[in-house]
Amino acid sequence: MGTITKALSLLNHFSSDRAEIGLANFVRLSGGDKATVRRHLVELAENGFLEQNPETRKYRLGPAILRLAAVRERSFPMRSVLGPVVDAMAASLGELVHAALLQGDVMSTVYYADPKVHGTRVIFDESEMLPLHATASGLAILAFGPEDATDYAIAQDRQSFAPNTVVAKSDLLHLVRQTRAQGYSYADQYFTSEIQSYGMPFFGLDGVAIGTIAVPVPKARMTDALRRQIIEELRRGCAAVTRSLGGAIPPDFPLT
Amino acid sequence: MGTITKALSLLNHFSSDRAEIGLANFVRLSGGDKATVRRHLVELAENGFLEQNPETRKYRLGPAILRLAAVRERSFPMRSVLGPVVDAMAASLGELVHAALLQGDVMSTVYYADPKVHGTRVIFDESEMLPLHATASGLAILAFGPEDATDYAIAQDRQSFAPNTVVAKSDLLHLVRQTRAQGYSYADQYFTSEIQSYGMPFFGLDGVAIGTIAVPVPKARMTDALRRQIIEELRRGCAAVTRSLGGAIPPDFPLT
DNA sequence: CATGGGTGTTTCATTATTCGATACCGTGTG
DNA sequence: CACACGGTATCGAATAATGAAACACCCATG
Repeated sequence: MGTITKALSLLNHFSSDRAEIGLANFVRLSGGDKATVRRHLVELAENGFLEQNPETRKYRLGPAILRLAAVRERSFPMRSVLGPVVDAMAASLGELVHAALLQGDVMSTVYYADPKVHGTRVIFDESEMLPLHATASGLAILAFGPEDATDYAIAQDRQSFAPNTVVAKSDLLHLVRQTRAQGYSYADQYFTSEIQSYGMPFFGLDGVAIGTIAVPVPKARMTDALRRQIIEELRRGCAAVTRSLGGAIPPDFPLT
Repeated sequence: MGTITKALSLLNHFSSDRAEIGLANFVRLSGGDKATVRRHLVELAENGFLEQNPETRKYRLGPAILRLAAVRERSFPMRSVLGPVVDAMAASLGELVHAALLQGDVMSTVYYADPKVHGTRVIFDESEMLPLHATASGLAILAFGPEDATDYAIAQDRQSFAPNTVVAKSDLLHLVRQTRAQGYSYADQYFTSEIQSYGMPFFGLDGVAIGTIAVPVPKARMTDALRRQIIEELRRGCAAVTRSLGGAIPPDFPLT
């Protein structure tokens, strides 16, 4: 693993409930040497990717990230395209809706909306990277995304997260085929107990899926009516996003 | 310069009008070796900080940046605090307003609003890093920000950007003192010809300036009335931002 | 006031990585 | 065809990263 990767990986330890991380904590989380970790932290901070809370001396994500995100968003408006669509879907369904992009061999959440209308809610950590084999989002990408991502996910050893996580290669391939045929993915407690999810991809210029929208719902609340409604919303939402991004829905995609 | 810094510096070559950069271009821009630059690009891409346009094979900023920005914004809402304030100021003034954070020894733009009401407008590149000695934002930070940033900017060799850029140490110190006394900074064609700017800091918990709001105006349009209006808007805006961030206006700050 | 936890800093020799030059392949374009 | 570009591979030399260890500091807590 190169130095750059080691340093950048440190940034991945941040999440919503872990907004500031101290040195000792970083050492624990990353398993690296104290001096080395600190050198990396300092260098990241020098480049504005981290900054130190002057009070506690803990580290938090820095302003450079905001600037870069703004630059990307300007030339490649992704959040601003996904935001309204996801918001509308969440409002209409009354369920949490999230959008993620393929990033290497995991999914990275870009936006989500939680309508907060129910007592029991899906707990969702936007900073968590979603594995391809164990989430509705991931399955949708495996079915319609770039081949190399699929190959990799198939070849790799797969971790089990919840009672029903699919680990066996043959089962996973079956799931992917099924998703390809349906046009949407379904994950029944693959990643989180008591949660069922539906996912659907949206596409880039070349008709390859670049991201997904997914709706996770507590199992107890899932009904046939909701299921139908979710799939319909996903269809509309993903079509809208694909269109806004100038993408192309591939001819073999089963839903309009 | 460490490997991490070299790699991260590559990201700074992106800007609004340079959203995608190919390998050869990167080599030219960074002045590094082709093989090395590519290794860095690949490693950045592996971590989601870059992604490749599948068509042109050029690189663009990747989705990881969006995710990290979202994480930071969630725990540390800066853009969402600055956004409404800056928008309101821009609407009220009819001039471009931008907010920037201190990042090391430069200012990094976080948000800006351009009301687009006039024929002649300030051309503003949000991805550009603003030098401390030659911008209204920078002067405001030098006057009220952390000491080490000031020391560094004073000690360093200063580049000249426009006819009036202040380069001499004594002149700069004088400007800083003046800014400290007034509570706002004024830059008459220090960074860009024909542009005059007013800037004011907002403060963090410890009463040290962490960022600025600034209003650049074409010289031809500047009047006494506008000047007064700008300063008043800055005062209100910066106070609001400081308050929202839980910051403290230091006792020696000359404006309420 | 000693203790322990935390952070931050420095040193140093060893090792592993990175570096950069060069050359080469394939592709698309003028 | 010549040219620019992206991508690859190799290889010795130079550089940078590494990890261990010791120390300073702060602030809680006992």
